[in-house]
Amino acid sequence: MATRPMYEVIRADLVEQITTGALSSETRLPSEKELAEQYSVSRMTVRQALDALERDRLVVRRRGSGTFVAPQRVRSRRLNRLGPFRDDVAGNVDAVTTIELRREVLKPPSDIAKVLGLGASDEAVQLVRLRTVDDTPAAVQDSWIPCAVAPGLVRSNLIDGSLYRTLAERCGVAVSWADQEITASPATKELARWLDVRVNAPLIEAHRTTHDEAGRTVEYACSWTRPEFPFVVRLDA
Amino acid sequence: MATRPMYEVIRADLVEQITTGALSSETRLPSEKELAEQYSVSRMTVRQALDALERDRLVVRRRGSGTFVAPQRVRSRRLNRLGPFRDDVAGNVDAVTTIELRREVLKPPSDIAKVLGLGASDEAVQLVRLRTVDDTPAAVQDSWIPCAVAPGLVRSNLIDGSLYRTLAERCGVAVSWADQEITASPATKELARWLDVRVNAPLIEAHRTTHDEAGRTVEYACSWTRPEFPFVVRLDA
DNA sequence: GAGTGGTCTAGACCACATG
DNA sequence: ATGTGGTCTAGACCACTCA
Repeated sequence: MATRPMYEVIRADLVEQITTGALSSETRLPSEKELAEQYSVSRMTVRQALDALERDRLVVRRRGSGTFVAPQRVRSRRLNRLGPFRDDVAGNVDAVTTIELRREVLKPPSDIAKVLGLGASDEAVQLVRLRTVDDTPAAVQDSWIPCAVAPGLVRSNLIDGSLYRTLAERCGVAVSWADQEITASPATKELARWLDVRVNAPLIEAHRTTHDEAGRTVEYACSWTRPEFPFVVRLDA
Repeated sequence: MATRPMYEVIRADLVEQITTGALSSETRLPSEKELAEQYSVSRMTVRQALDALERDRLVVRRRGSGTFVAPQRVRSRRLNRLGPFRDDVAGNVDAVTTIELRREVLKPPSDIAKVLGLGASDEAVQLVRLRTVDDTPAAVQDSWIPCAVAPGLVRSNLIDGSLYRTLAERCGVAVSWADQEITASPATKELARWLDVRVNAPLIEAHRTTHDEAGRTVEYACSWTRPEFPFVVRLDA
């Protein structure tokens, strides 16, 4: 049986009530004690669910007072997510396409080899893609994946254009998190042609190091994104 | 007495052991049961500490196997932090200075008023600062803070050039988190002069909405940063 | 003073990894 | 078979908020 932990069930239940508006902004949730009774679990289990909601900013806890649904403008899908390119684009878009510009196996330049933790003779797959959103070219992504991580990748068709889905479903590699450096750079002649902008037009340049659950580096990627498609991140104190 | 919770004590203790190398990369930590005995607490308390370390990627847990110190390259100070500008700059720099370009009270433009949740007649403090790092101009920050949030701000000298420290220590406002949109834009003539770059040179443009613990919006800020000072963020699956 | 969330206990059973 | 982390219990005391 696909028995999820109770705190996940409670969490999902509360998320639904909040997003559908059954529990509206600023209203108080039942107390932890009451929720424990409602779901027939102990209070510690309820707290596991509420901890997750608090981390996602769906609720605000006030000691001595209660747990409240966060203000409307403050709630949103979880941010800082590593996911399919489609999810990186702010707002809802349906028409995301992928054009593969290049895929081959080669020895990466030494700086990239170092980031990937590869020896001098280890090879990697280079995958360059152009992503478009609603027929507008949005980003060029240049990814390097060690062959040792995903041996079959160079021969796999990308599922839905998504590298991460392909790694997960065809190569058994689950990407888990990444560090990303974001800066700005002028479009080169080549990028300008792909992205349909003028040479030297400002682009969002990002360098990403992607890891699996154990901390192994599974990808290094550079991307250049048109400024109409900003990156959204959440920061904590 | 400044009695911190035990899980904070344990967490700080383990962080120290990891960062000093007393517990080196890839080594196994004592099991949760052993840690509970060492610190004379229950296992649930140990788990609260380990949960935090796992969130910060300092350790990796493997069910059935143990909890391990994360690989070296994967550890770093916590990212996605909202903090003094000094902390936003990658690497260690000492010489951060602040030049105040403008500070005044006025009715914000309607789009900013909307973000701040202000009515048509509510006023805000506009604060424009130039930040330099090691004598290099690094960023221009244009912040708007509702007068209702920080009535005394317009007359307060900034503590150490830091708006957030000033809000905390002089106005009793603790900023807690922010959403930030990051894109790229060409330097205007004015920005080019302040940041010592050519007109139309690419800059990192960010729009930040800052909140306190209760979710109240306490600041809206736009910033333009030279590309030598990239933003670093961490993403999760 | 009554109710809330924050911390903590001393157990328990389970799924999973390893020898 | 043993030990690990994942989940959960049924309590407890505390600090805090609010009526």
